Amino acid sequence: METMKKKGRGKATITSQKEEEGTVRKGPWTMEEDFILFNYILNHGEGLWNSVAKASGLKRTGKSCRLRWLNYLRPDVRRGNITAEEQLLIIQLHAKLGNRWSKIAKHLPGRTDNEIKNFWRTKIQRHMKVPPKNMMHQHCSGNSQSSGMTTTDQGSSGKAIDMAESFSPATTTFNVVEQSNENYWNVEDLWPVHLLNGDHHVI
DNA sequence: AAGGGAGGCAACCGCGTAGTA
DNA sequence: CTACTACGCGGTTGCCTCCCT
Repeated sequence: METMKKKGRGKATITSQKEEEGTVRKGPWTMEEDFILFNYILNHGEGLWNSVAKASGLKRTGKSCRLRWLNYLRPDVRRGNITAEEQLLIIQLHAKLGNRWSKIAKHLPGRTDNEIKNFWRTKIQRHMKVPPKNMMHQHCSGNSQSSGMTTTDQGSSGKAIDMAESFSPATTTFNVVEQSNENYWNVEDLWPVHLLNGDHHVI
């Protein structure tokens, strides 16, 4: 079956032959797999992802199932069309929380950490990487306390911090990105409406 | 019209943490 | 207390699409 695709895909390390032998399947999810996972969770609920993976018959890891559900299949996931308000909120929260994407996501109902993370990297970080020249000067001249922004934890486990974080949203000339939602689809487009509205409650 | 590069995004990987035996 | 398991999170990768030349 064709892979559901709208835009890019993950690592395509599909093992077309080995998956027959019960090995773990990787790479993009197919509609069939989505359907199986979706129905399984409708009937059994979230959680116990390893069990989900096994019991549903999917040759996926529990991790993979969880990720797919959270980022894609969940009925309340909103995709695309990040509003100006949301963008502002993301910037403010990022200034406060740093790269705590899941925490930021909690303030944005329907948004996933993955989506916010991608949004930050692709839209916002890019703007920050090309700061105005005078800003660049400011930045390079050692402004460790740059405008009081704390980026609190600096990446929990000492992982690399993007230079972008040193730029204060307040001073960065950041253009709010306008996005059209025309090119996005919701899970409702994929699944029959009656499935979503039918004999289950929103999970 | 074709080719190449950049952008966008789904999905994997590795690590940290919480829960349980 | 220790070991093990499952889950959650952040970083990274790689494919597809779009856009520019």
